[in-house]
Formats: sequence, structure tokens, C-alpha cells
Amino acid sequence: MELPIRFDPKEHEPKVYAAWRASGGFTPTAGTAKTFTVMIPPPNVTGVLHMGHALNNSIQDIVVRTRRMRGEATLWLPGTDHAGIATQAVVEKKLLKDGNKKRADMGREAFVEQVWKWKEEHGSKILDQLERLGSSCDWTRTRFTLDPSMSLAVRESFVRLWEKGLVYRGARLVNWDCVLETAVSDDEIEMVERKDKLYFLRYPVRGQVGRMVTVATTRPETMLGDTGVAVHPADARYADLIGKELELPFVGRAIPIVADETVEMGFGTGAVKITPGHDPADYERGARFRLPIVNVLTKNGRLNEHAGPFANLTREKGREAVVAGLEQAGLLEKIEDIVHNVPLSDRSKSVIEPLVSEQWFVKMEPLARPAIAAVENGSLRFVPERWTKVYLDWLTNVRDWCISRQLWWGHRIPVWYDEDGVPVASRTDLAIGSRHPITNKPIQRQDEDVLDTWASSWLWPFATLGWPEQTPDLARFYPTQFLSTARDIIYLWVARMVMAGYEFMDHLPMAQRVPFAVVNVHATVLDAQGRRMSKSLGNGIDPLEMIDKYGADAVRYSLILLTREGQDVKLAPERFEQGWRFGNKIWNAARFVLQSMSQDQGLRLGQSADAQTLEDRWILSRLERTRLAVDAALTDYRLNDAANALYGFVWNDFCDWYVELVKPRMQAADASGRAARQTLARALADMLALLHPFMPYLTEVLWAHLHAVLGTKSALLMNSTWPTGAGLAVDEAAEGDMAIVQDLVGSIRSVRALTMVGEKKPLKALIVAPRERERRVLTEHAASAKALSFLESYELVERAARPPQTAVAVVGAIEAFVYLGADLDAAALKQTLAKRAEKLRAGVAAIDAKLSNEGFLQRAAAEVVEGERARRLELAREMELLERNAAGL
RNA sequence: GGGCCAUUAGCUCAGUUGGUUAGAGCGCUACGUUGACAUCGUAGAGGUCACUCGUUCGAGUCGAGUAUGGCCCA
Repeated sequence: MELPIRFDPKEHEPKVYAAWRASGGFTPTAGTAKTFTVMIPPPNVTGVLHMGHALNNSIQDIVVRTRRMRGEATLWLPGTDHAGIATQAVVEKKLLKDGNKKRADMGREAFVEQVWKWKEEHGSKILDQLERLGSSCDWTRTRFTLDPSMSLAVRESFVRLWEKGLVYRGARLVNWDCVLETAVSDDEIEMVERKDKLYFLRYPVRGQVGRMVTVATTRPETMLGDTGVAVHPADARYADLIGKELELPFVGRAIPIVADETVEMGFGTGAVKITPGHDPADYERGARFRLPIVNVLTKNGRLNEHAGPFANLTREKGREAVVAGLEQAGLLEKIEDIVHNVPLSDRSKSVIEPLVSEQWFVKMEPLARPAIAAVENGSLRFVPERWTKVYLDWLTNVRDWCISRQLWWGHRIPVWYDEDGVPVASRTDLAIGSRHPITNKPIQRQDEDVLDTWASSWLWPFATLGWPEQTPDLARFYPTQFLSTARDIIYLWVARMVMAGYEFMDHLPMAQRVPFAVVNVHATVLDAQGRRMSKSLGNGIDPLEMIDKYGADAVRYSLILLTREGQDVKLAPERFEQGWRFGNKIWNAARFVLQSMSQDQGLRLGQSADAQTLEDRWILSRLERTRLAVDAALTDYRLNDAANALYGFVWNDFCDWYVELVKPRMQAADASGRAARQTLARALADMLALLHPFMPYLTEVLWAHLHAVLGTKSALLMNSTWPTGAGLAVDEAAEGDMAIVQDLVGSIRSVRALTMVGEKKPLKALIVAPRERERRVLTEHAASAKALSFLESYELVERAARPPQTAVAVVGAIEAFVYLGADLDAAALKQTLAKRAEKLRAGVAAIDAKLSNEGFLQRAAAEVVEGERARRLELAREMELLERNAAGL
């Protein structure tokens, strides 16, 4: 069976994925095997796969595939979240475009129906894209945060918090998004630095004609909601004014001047306006002085009836009008340029207005305590470790969580009110008109608002397994072992999941409530210039485009190769070539190797070969070393190290040396030939298995070919066992001997390149090897040494002078004199030898400095000193050989 | 204002607990195509490891500080 010269991802990927799926391997095996569970960070149902997803899901799939092959009952549970604001916005836009229908015109029920319709049509897009990447998720367990079972969990959690008094309703200053007309939580706003203006406003003092107090603000329109001005009690400028009143321009309200020690005297004018209705700091300050709260904004960001003459203007127009009005009245002292931070909504990117409104909150402090303890007692570990601090900082300063959203798409808050407005939370729907369980009065209405999407996704690790039901899945797969996620949702999601685990998994002992043992915080994917990839910049690289161009294996492998643990990665499209080239290398090496095996019936993977040569023992030793390195790296979630180890083994050890060395033997019918094929088969099989988590498609296809050639039956590689190194050992002797051959070959190649004599021109050489081991190795393995250096023959002696018309290569204690005749370029060679001698001289001098240092001799470990002495001997010997030969040319 | 990260070859990055002559990929230079792979091979050039001070017999590696860039929190 001939393999084509190229691996065609487009041809194989769909077939291989279908075979995996059909094998049932994505679903964890039944029985009592140790479980390994990973919950996917559910992407937004409106989302499309971006590079961050591609990286994160590559990481998860590599981890999951490794565990599966190690024999653990592995579950990677996929799904999406309903993304309240985002999805509602998408559908509203679409409806407007299609039929000019507005949400308000349709009514709640009809609108939600439309959103569901949209979800059914488009909601699996990103999951399909995960398949393209090769993700081995258990699609039989796919969840959506609005699934009935998830909704049950959300309701249960809400009612439990209600019963414990951890959820409350109240009028508070919240972050208001005037475009989407909903509250958002503190964690959903972004502070953005902006150039702006600082306005200095004059407020007339009541009863003192002509006297003014100047305050500064970047939002002059909010002055309409001022209910006080604060000064420092020790500020002489204002001492006589404390307790007096100012007259607020336009609205004529009298506002008091209060003394507050927290006012910074040196900042601005030393007098600050207090706008409790529109500023978080003023809200606090206003509360301390019992100042009234005046709201001057409507929910869609216009000035309201409290804004006097400016009512109905938008925020922006209102600002202009207020400034113009102040100027006219001579109450605008000056305007300065300023750079400051402005809060923007993550979703709409509009300026957030702090606004007082009735919202639902979760008390966070009691929930945070066990989540803090989790990292302190080692139940939860972050990789890289430094994120622990970020997590702890947030938890120790956590503020209550505003969980209500003024939307229609989401989990409607399970609270009902009677005719007096007395609320009650309920696990089951309360019919309008039925009795309120506490007041016994008729139920009048359900709360209109829905819950923050995170109030469902924080239940993800257990609600997806069936909680609040005590299902077999919940018992078997919770807690999970590994979570991989982006750093920007450590607060929004990770910390809250930990809280939820401790709060709601109370049927388990404390030690088993943590939802995952390890949180992997993956790299942020940046563009080639180091900027975040974003839609607005248009600098994103589409993973699917890259998969189309290079194949999923190349995309996965390249991403991992480029991404050191947790360190941000700068990415340009052409960087995917590295993985693509590597795939091609593996494919062609395997193709070549498999050709030779087809005649050899009776070849079996498990057998150990007789008549192994040095290179056989060497490659098996390298294989074992690689396996150990890959295993250790994967166990620590150092995926990049594992990928690097495999890259080096495949390309350098296997292709560059082993396959080259074995070429003369691989077709031979004798015992040596069989040993070669046996070794090739073993190395190839283990290599494919170790590479499979990284490059699942290519390795799966080659695995099938390997078994077809061998005439053996095998499960899919995905469902096969992870290499254990059975029958392999690190063989120091073989590696040491092989290094002698490699060094000699390298030195001859250098001489050839240097003297332009041609890489393959047959040459003779005299090799002077004063040491026994090197003579032995170069005698026993002369065939190998000659094959790769294209020497037709060499004579090996203990000592000799340089014969005429020979070039010389020095490597360690060995001199190789190559007969070049007229091709000898003595001058060039001499220069090279001298240059290398010079480098060695520097090395020897450095060691001499150490060895003549009393401190070093006395304090350094004995073996280190011994090592330096030995090394000096080696270097000095080589240096002398180089110098002597350079002089003789 | 507080915290975190980075600074090593032209570019992108490795460099495990301090101890050989600091590595890889890309790019560059030279040579190479009658059978695994030119998506390849062979050889080579290229680095005062940002800077200063310190700890140490010994620092790319540990500590303090400085500079530059990036991120997070307030």
C-alpha cells in the first residue's frame, strides 16, 4: 500500500473525526476506572472560534487525550452559555433588520421565542468549529446554560441563597449601561484612559453676595444632581463656610457645605461636589452625611425631570448645554485638559453611568471564605502559580454581586410578589392569584428581571452533571481535575465556580467540594506587534482559515510549540508553517519507513529484536528518554516542553540520524535487516502514540497504515494505550558510542563544506585516535561512520603525523586526515582551525582562572572541581591538536 | 497609587534546582535534487543574556535598584 507524498488534512480530517465519534471513545468508559474530568469553558452561544479558543481547546484536548490513552475514564464535557446581553442584542438587531419589529412591540414571550429560534439555528456553530480542531469532547453530554436541567439548578441555587439570606434586593448605585438599558456588574466594566476636559464650576454662597465656591468635575451635567459640597475641616479657605449653603445653579437647590476629612486639600480647589446619585465615591460620602440622592438621568441616558431646563436632552447634549449655561451666567471659571479613566461597558462599549436602581445582589463575603481557604490548603492550584495572588486579591476585597439584568433572555428571577410587593423566592412557579406562602395574600406578579449569565455558569461544573439531582454522573465525575481558561475570567467565572462548589456541593465533605484541582491560565494570543487580537482592530487571525490552509494538526502543534506556559504569544499567520512542516516530516518519515516493512511478514510491535546494532540501541534509548520527558512534562501540564521534546526526537534523532543510518539495512533479509525493521516499527509506533494528543489526525492515519502494513489489528490510536516504555531503557553506553560516530561524521562534513569538495564525493581518510574507546567504536561501527560521512574507507591508527595533501578535522582527541589531493584549500582550512583553537584557548583560560582560585578549590563540590579538571584536559588536548595542525598547513 | 509579567542571535522564543564553549525555529550565506521529505539535506555566520550594585569560589539563572514595554487592580 503506497502512501501519497503529502498528507491531505482536508481529505482525512472529516473521516477520522467520524471514526473517533463512531468508536464511542469520546464518552468515558463505564466501570470503576479512575476518572478524569474537564469542563469546557462554555463559549458564548453567539460566538465564533477565535485564536484564544483554538489555543485553549488545543490545551484541553491534549490533556484529555493523554489521560484517555493512559486508561483513565476521561470526560471532556462541552457546551455553550446563553450570554444574555450578547444574544439578546444579536436577535434584536436581526429582528429590526428583517421586519422592523422592536422588542417592546413583540412582547416578552414572542421575543424569547424568537431568540430560541435563533439559538436552534445558529447556536451550535462554535461547537462545530471545535470539532474541526479535533476536540474529543463527549458530545452526548453537551449542555447549554438554559437547558431545563441547568435552569433547575439555577433556581435551586437562587432559592438556597435566598433561604440563607445571602441574596437581597435593594436600591443601590449600580453600573448602568444606557445603550443596553441594564445593570452590569463591577467586573463587566472596563476602565479606559481618555483625553477629556475638567470643568471648574462656581456655586454662589447663599447669603454672601458675590462669594463663590469652585468645584471641579469631568461630568458637568451631573451637577444637576449635586446635593452637597465637601471641604476639609482644616482648610482655612473654607473654614467659615462649613455649615453654610450653596445655591445650585439652574435648579436653585440649596446644598450644604460639609466638612469631611477624606477630602484632599491639595487637590483641585479643595472643595468637591457631592453627587450621590451618579458617583460611587459620592454615594458613600453622601450616605455618611445623610445627603439626599437626586437622580438626573433616565435609563436610556437622557436628563430627566430633575434636570430642570435640561430635561430630555441626551447626556452629551446636556453636558454642552450645562457648560454653555454656566458660561453665560459667569459660573464657569475655566476648562482644563485632563487624562483620566472612563468606565466603559464590556458589551456595548458605551460610557457606564452610575445610577441608583433596584437590583438583586449576592452577599459575597461568606461565599469567598472557603474559596480563599481552597488555595491556602492546597485543594486548588493555579498554573502558572502567580495567578493565585490575583485570585486571592479579588476574593479578599470582593464586593457584592449585582445579579439582576434588565433583559428578557435568561433565567427569570424566581421571585414572586404579592399585592403589597412582599417578595418570595420559589423552586416552583407560583401562579398569579395563588397564595403567597408567607403573607397568604394573592400573588400578583413575578419579578421582571433575569439573572446575570454568570449566575448560571458559576454552577457549570456540577449543574452539567445533573445537580441538583444526585445523578450517577455527579457522583462519578465531580470534582473535576483540570480547568483551562483565559486570565480575564478568573474573577467573573473561576472564582465564582469555586464559591459555588463549596456552597452548593454540601453533600460532599469540604475536601471534595472544590470544583477542580488545577486551574490552567493559558497565554493570551497577541498579534505580531504584541497587541490583543480584537474585532475592532481587525487584527485577528481566524483559526478556521488556518485549519483550512495548514490542517488542524499544524494549527494545534504550532500553537503549543509557540506557547510557553502562561506566557503571552505573539502570532503571525506564517508561524503555523512550523507545525505544518513538522507534520510533513513525520508523514514522509513514516511513509518511507513503512515501505520497507511491507515485505516483512511476521513483524510484531511487541517483540524485541535480536542482532540490534548500535544505532538500534541508540534510537531506542533516545525514544525512552523522550518518553520520560514527555510524560513528566504532560503530568505537570508543561505542554510546550513535551512538544519540544517530541520535535527534537522526531526531526534530529529519528530522521536525521536513525533513518539515515538504517537505510542500508532496512531492506535486508537477514537478522540485521529484521532488527532494523523491528526497531523502526517500535520507534514509529511509540512516536505516533506520544504525538497523538498534539497531532491527532495525522497520527491516527499513520497508525492505521502501520497496522495495515504489519497485518495486525488495532483499535484507533485515540483509544489505544499510552506508551509505557516496556522493554526500553536509557542506554548511556550506546549514546556515548553513538556520539563518537556523530562527532566524526560532523567533522568530516565540515571539512567537505569548508573545502568545497562536495558532500558526497568518495574520499579516503586516516583517522588518528589515541584513545581505546574511540578506536573500538570507529572500528566496530565503521560502516555507519563511513555511510554518513561518505568516506569510502578510512584507516584507523593510534598515532601518526599528518600525511601530505590531507585536510584535517579535529574533534575531541581525534584527528581525521582526509585525502583531498588538489582540492585541498590549505589557507581556508588553516584559518578555520586557528579560529577554533582561539575559542578553545579562551575556554581553557576561563577554567584555569577557576582552578587557580583557592575559593573554588575549597568550596565547590568535589565532583565539580574534578569535572573542570577533566574538561581542561579535553579542551587543552583539542586546542593543541588544532594549533599543531594549523601550523603544519 | 498598588501588583504582576517581560527584556537572551536580524525576528519569535527556549534555557529545569546557580557549575562545559548560552540553544531552537524563522530569516541570512554557501553548497546540494538518479528513490522518505526542496514543505528537504549539509555546513556556516550571527549574542558584552537591558543596565547598576550586591550575594557567592562561581550569576543568563538568586537579591536590591534603575530603565523600557505590556497587562491587571484602585
